[in-house]
Amino acid sequence: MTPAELSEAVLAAVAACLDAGDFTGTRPEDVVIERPKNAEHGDYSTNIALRLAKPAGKPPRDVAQTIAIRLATTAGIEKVDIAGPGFINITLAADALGQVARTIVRAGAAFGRGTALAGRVINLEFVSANPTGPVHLGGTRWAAVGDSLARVLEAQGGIVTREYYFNDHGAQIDRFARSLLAAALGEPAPEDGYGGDYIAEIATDVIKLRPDVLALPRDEAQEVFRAEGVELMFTEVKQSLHDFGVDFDVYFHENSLHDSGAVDKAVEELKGSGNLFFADGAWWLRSTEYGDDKDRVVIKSDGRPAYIAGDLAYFKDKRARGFDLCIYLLGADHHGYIARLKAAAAAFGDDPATVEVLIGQMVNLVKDGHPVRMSKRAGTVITMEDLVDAVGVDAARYSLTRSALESSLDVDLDLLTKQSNENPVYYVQYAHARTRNVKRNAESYGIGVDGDFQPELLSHPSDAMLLTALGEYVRIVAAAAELRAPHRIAHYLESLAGIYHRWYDTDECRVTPRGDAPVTEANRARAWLNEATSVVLANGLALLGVSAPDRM
RNA sequence: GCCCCCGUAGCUCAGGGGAUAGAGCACCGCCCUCCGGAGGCGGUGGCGCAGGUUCGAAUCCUGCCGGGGGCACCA
Repeated sequence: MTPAELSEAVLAAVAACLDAGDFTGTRPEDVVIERPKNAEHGDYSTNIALRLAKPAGKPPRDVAQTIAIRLATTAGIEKVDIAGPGFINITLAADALGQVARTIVRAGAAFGRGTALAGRVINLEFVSANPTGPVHLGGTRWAAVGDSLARVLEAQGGIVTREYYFNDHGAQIDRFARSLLAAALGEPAPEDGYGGDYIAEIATDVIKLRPDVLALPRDEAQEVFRAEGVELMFTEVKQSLHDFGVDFDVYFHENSLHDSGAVDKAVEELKGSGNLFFADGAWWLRSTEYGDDKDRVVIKSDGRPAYIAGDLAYFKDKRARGFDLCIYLLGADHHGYIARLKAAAAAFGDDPATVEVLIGQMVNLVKDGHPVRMSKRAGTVITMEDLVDAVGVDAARYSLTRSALESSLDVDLDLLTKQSNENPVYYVQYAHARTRNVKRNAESYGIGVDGDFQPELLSHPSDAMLLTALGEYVRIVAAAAELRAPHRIAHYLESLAGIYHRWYDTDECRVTPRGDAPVTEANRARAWLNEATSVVLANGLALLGVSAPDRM
């Protein structure tokens, strides 16, 4: 019996109570089934009686009692206890609980998928770093989290487009072009320009592509450096992301919106619909109506579009592509954009709820316990490639995805490198490798998961512990999707890995017999449980974009 | 000044109003007679402060203290 099935059973018991007039109230829409922290509290527990007590006008324990009586008759439920203020603690029969292993093994890679977002067409924009340099630590976090979130949303049936908005228009690109030209001419970097080693490298590469470039007049040369340099930078960024396991479906170029006239068109449309107003020689978007602290200029008084004009055209484009939901994953330094983006949606007649902005807090670089300001000039910028070179993709992605978006993250590269073996990812990966090793050993005894399975033989408390933990996975994935919180997967996996390691060390729960002992049906049943664990660990790691190794 | 996020174990972090607040790492003490010790068992150790809401608060609300990030006719 899975938690979902148990939830149905509890719901049915509650409904029966209400129908019979045991207590009054309305039927709850769902019942939360939890795994108690304390094993003495049964396999699963629910607080439904505590929630129903108030409308029922009865003490929670009395409500729990009436539900428990009906619940106790459900097939597969061995014991129902009332505890504490009114918790209903449920112990399942071993065969009913053991079925979970079969369910998981049969479902395989599909186990944990849900339908909460079935058919929803979602645009998830993340990273979107300026193409004026390599992706640094902050962008790397959004790459890891965003891709994992995309996987989690897909696991709930969402149709997700991973999108990267490429700001290849405007002043920072001018600075980038001037910086490249300066480097090529051996001049110092411009005052407001970029100065890292990568600038010189790209300048050299541009010259390789266009040997004639330095013979051109300065402004023409700068244009060549702009065009070729951006392209080279873009290729490099894409490659880094690919090596990191993150591939975007759409790389959207801001410049294309300006070139195609989409920006002008969007602005005209909004003028026509009265969503822009004219004041002080400029055209403004009334973003204050959506929580902004001031209205925003869309067309400057010199007649040129402000940055937000591109955003408006971009949103219009996304909208035309038919997304039900546009999610933006932005760094904390962009939190002021929320109101603007919502205002953009509203201006085009969309429900602002179709725009969802996730704000992730910053990544701080730390050395010897002290924060180090990342500065391109000081050479203290850590790029995605640096991180991957130092600890590898799995450890990098895991440690960046493991924390909630709302918490800022300290990364001490020395510590991370030195203690890379102590990264929790290895604890989880080792658990998976162990399941595979057990499987290999079992097969040499002729123990597989293709024959009979007798779930009632999974009768040890360690079996129950592992089975209930595995059953919870479905809820964890659903919650991670609903709350846009992929880090929950990581923490669940760490907990599952611990439970598995303990199960493995439980002498009574061996998959292969000790010494010359004969293979028993219990060994075979535990092979199913081992395989189920393997499946869940692999599925969970896949949602994080981390490999599930067969050996380590 | 205004807005957003955070403050939980020595460290990195979890904790969707529920039971005795957890994990990994670090530290101390154990477990190699058999599925890999990258493991297991035991121990040390914690919710910034003050109010409030609630049967019940780490969680929700208010204030304060501390840290981070924003507040352009820049992009």
